[in-house]
Amino acid sequence: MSTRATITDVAAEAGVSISTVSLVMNGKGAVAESTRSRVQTAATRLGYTPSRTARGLAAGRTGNLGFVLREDHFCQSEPFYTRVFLGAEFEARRRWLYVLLSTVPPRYRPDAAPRFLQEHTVDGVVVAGRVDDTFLDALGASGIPFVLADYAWHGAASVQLDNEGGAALVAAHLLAQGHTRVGFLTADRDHPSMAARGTGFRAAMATAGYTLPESCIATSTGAASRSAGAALAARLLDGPDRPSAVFCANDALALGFLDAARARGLDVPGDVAVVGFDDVEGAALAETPLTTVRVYKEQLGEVALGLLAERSLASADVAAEAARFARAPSVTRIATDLVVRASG
Amino acid sequence: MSTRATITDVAAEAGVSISTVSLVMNGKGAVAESTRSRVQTAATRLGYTPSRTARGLAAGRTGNLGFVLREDHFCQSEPFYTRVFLGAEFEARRRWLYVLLSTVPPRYRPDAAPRFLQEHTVDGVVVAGRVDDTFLDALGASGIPFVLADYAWHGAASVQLDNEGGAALVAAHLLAQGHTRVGFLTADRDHPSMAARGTGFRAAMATAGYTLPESCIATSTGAASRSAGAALAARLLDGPDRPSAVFCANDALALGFLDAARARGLDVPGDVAVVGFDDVEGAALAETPLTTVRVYKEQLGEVALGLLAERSLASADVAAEAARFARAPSVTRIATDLVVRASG
DNA sequence: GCTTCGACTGGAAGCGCTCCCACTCCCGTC
DNA sequence: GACGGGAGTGGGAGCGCTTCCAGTCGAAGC
Repeated sequence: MSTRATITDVAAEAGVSISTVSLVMNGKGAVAESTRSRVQTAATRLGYTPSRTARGLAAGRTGNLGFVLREDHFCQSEPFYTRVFLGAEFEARRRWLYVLLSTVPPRYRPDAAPRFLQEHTVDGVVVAGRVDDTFLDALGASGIPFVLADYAWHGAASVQLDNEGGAALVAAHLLAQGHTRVGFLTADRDHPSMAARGTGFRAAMATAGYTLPESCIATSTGAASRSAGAALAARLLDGPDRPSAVFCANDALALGFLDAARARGLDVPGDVAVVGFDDVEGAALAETPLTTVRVYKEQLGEVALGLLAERSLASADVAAEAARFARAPSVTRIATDLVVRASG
Repeated sequence: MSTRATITDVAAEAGVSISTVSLVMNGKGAVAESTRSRVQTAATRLGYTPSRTARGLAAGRTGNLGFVLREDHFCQSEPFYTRVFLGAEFEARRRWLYVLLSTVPPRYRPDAAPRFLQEHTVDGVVVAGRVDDTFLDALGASGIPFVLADYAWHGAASVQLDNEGGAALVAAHLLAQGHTRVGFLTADRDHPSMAARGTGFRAAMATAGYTLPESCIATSTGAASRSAGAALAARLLDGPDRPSAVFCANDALALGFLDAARARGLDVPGDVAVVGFDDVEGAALAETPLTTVRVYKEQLGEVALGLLAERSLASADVAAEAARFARAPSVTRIATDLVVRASG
C-alpha cells in the first residue's frame, strides 16, 4: 500500500491504453467485452480506485456537493435536519459523491459564507431549512446550482414536505371525529411551511363547508417552540368559546398546547382534541401521545440530493446548466401520513 | 463570472510567471515585496482563488478532512456530537480546510465504509465517539492519519474530556457537602469515558479516605439512557442502606435517577443528592435542576481537528507521517467544570 | 577585476485523469 | 471490388496547480 495504483498501472497490467481504462472505469463508449473484463480484472488486482482529484481536474467536476444548514437548526435537539442530512448523505454514497456539510449563522455575513462559495469546490448545494435570504442571493449569484429542502425561495428548485396535503389529512380526520368547532394555532407564520399548513388546513375545511372561527385562531411570527405553543394556547383555551379541537402547525406547539391544557385541568381529547405536525420524537412519548402528521425526513434529503445530482452533474457546463436550472424551477413534494394517537 | 480566473491569468495580469504567483499564493519562497504586492493586487482584481482540485492534484494533498460519526450518535436528540462537529468545522474553516461528514453504522460493514477510505480523498480523519473497533482497524490499515474524539483505542491519538478530573470535582463537591455515604451509578461501563468517570470518582474518594460501599454501586453494560438510569436507581433507592448522594456517570442516567426518586416520593437533594455529567440541555431544565459536570463539546471538535491538521498536513508524505503518528500516540484532555444546581 | 553567493524569477516537468480526434479493422452495400 | 460507416482502440492535449532546477543579476569577498 505504499503508493496507490494509477490508471497507467492498470493500463500496463491490462495491456491497453489509459484511454481505454478510463472508458471502462466510467462505463462510457464502446469497449469490447473481452477488453472490459481484462481491465476490470487488472483494476481489482491492483486495488485501483480512480483519483477523485485528478478526475475532478480533468472533468471540471469535483464530485462534491455542499449541504448548508443554519447553525441553530443543526444544533437543535430535535434531530430534524440531521435526519435530512443523513438521507442526503445516503443518497450521495449511492451516487459516489461526497457531501461537505457547512453551517451558516442565522444572519448571513459574507465573511461566514461557506468557503465553497468562493472556491467552487462543489458541483452544487443543498440548502436545508430556512436560511437568510441574502445568503441565497449570494448563492444564486455564484452560479452554483442549488436546491432547497424544506424551504422555498423565489422560483428556486425545492423539495418540500406536502404541508397542504398533511394539513388536509388533519382536517379530514377532525371532521370525521365530528368536530365542527375547530381551531388553528401557529407561530413563525411567515415560514413557507407553516403558512402552507395553515392555508392547506383552511382550504380543506372550507371544501367541507366549514370556516375556522376567528376566535379559534392563534398565530404569531415568533419561534414555533413549546413555550410559544403554551402561550398561544392560552388565547384559545381561556376565551369564551373554546374550540373542541385544535390543529397546531407543529409538534412543539402542540406539546406546548398540551402543557397549557394540563395546567388548566382540561382533558385531552375529551375537552379539547389536539393534533400536531412533524411527528417528532417526543410526540409519541408525550403524556397524552400526540396525533400528528408524520414526515419523512431522510426521504427529503435523499430526494433533494438526487435532484441536485441529476441536474448539476448531467452537464459539465455548470454555468449554462445553472441558467437552465433557474429557468425551470420545480417543487417536489414528499408525501406525509397521519398518525392517530390518543390526543385527537 | 463566466469562467474563473486561473493562475495563468493572474500571472499575465501581474506580468510575472505562474511560479511566482504560486509562491505568493502560498506565502512560500523568497519573493520581492514589490512583486508580491503586484501579484496580490492582480489576484484580487481578477477575483482569483486557487483551484482546490488542481492544487490537490499537484501537491498530493486534498485539503479535505473526514469526520466520522456513528449514525445513531448523529441522530440522537442530545446534540452532543453535532456540537463536536460544529467545533471541528469551525476550526477547519479557520485553516481553509473542508470537512466531509460521513456516518458509519453501529456495526461495521466493509460495504458501508466511508468512501474516502477507498478513494483517499481525505488527508486525515476525525473519528468522534465510540465506533466499531473493526472500523478503526480498517482505518488504521488504510494509512490515513486519524485522531479520535471522545473515544480511546489502542494507542491512537485522541482528544478526550477530562473524565477523571470532572469526576474528582464531583467527589470534592459531595464531600464538601458532608456526604460520606456516597453511591455511584453507571451504564455502558465498558465505554472508556464511562469507565474513566468511575475510576476517577473512586480514586478521588479514596484519596479523601472514603470507599464506595458495594451496595451503593449500580452498573450495567447496556445503553446509558434515562430509562436505564431509573432502573439502576431502583437498586440503590430500594436497598436497605440508601446512599445520601449518588454520582451518575452521565446526565441521562441522572435524569432517570431523578425520575425514580420522584416516583418514590423522595426529596432531591434532601433525601438523596444527585450529580450528573455532561451538562446536557435538559439538565438545567429538569424539575430539580441538575448539578453536573459541564463539558465543552465544540472545543473537543476544534482541538481534535486542529491536532489532525497539524499532523497530517505538516508533511506531504502521508504514509511516513502516518507511521510517525502511530508511534507517537497522545491523549489531549479537555478540561471540565462543575456546575452546581439544585440537585446536589 | 573576477569569483561566489544569495535573492529573486522563469521554465518546464509532472500530478492522474478526461475526452476529442485519429486510426484501424471489418462488415455490409451498391 | 470500391466505398461508407460503425465498432474498438490509442495518441495526446490539456485541466490548474506545485515544485525542482536553472538562470539572472547585483552585491560582497578576495
